[in-house]
Amino acid sequence: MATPQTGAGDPQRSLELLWREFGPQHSKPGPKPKLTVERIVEAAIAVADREGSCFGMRSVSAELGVGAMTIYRYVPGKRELIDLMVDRLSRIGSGAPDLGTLDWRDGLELVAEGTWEVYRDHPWLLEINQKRPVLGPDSLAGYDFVLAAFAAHDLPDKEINLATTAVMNIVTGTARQYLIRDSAEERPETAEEDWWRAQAPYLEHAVASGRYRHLGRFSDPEAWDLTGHDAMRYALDRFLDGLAPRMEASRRKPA
Amino acid sequence: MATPQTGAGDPQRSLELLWREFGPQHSKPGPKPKLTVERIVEAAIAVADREGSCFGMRSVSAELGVGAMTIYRYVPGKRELIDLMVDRLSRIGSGAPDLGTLDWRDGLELVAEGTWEVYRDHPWLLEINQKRPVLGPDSLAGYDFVLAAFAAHDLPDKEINLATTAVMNIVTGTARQYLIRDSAEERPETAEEDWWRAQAPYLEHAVASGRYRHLGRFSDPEAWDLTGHDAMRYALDRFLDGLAPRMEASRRKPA
DNA sequence: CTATTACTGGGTACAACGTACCCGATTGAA
DNA sequence: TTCAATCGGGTACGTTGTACCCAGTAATAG
Repeated sequence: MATPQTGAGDPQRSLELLWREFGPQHSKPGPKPKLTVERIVEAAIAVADREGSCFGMRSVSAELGVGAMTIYRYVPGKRELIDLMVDRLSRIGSGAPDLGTLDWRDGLELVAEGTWEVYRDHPWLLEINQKRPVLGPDSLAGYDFVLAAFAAHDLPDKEINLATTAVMNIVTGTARQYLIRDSAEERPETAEEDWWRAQAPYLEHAVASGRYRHLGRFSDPEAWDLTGHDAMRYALDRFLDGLAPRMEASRRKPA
Repeated sequence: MATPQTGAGDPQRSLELLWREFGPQHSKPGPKPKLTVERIVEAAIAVADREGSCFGMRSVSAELGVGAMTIYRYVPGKRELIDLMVDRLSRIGSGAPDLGTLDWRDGLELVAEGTWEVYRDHPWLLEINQKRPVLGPDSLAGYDFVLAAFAAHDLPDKEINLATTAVMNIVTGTARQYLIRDSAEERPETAEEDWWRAQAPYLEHAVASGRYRHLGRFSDPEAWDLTGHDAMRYALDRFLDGLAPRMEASRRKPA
């Protein structure tokens, strides 16, 4: 029943942890730490993949085989841990080619598909309510990666920002509608059937009442038979169609 | 810390409540109910507007001036209550003109703007994790309302579905990025400043390191100065630009 | 070497949450 | 009038995040 909010707690603490490898590392008294922040983040992602976004801190502790409160020695709280998990999964495009070598459209499609795959593999990401995005090394690298798609053009900075934001929000918005429902569910296919079976009588009654005129004209039963990926691609493709003239007009001339 | 999930609990119960006015109403023994489902949903929305999506059932009870458990006589649980709240706020376009009298593009823009306003007034809606949408009378009416925009065209049913889904997801995706952060916050403007002040040194250090080549070229400081509404309109406008040729090609000829 | 001191992991405990359950009061139907 | 179903309210339980305390450990100062 619990899904967390993040980015609101203490951004300062999250930031210190996100950029921790850039800080000083002097030796200190006391026992050697048994864990590392990396291991905790990795374990938490594994638990969230299994249990969904409502994973508990006690599950993370159990996954690591330590006491319930031990991980609090490394991470100030759950919100900050989620900030770390989100940044960790923003490592898209690390294996992909440099977008500078691709056409702008192929590049943006690659970014969208890559992001879609991250959401498909970790649907609980879509249930995280980020108040403000906490920018870590990996999310910053991801953003830098996208910007390469615009390198050969002279689009104004503001419009570059608008366009990349749009692509990300199209992917995220569609993913939220289609991918959340499969997260942490025992039998997704039967759940889908049950759901339709429950709705059907009410829908038929409603349409038969004549109060919904346009819905009744929706005859093709295959109209509803579309995947989340189809929906994402349609929105993305039309958006890129609309962006194309502006990109072509701003193509940088070779000097 | 708690944001609920919905659509997963018992859809059957939610549906019975959503379509309750269409069911039989026979008199039964026992005292007259003090409350109605409508009043509870209305009160819950008021509480959520004030406290955010992490509102508690006890707050709803207090808002109505009844005992903590009383509302459970009317609503089986929190998840089902949220289903009712979501459907209640799907009453868009009730005061708007019939989309059949408008151009398709004006119609879709109207729907997008109306949805945006609902999210602006009730940002907690964006934090609700709907597993599957539970279709009630109001959300069905909203969908029927959108379909009117395609009445004068011969677009295939499947593509109508794809296009409307795309518009809704563009609005929802952008709203989620920009509107959640202001939900249930004491001082949104100072929070924004604090957040940037916390990030700035890390960002500067990162950019100065040269690891993020394209980010460094982002010179115009105004590039980041955009509102959520700007971002939504840009994504929507480019999408509609891309949809336009297909809509024009499918315009129904007068017989 | 010893004493100091910071830091470790583990355990207990608390407040807030959703809600199962029980109870006395109330009211329509037989 | 009697019966039974339903009402509002109160108590209590399990689960959550996490504040706090404690005993053990290891680097450093003398």
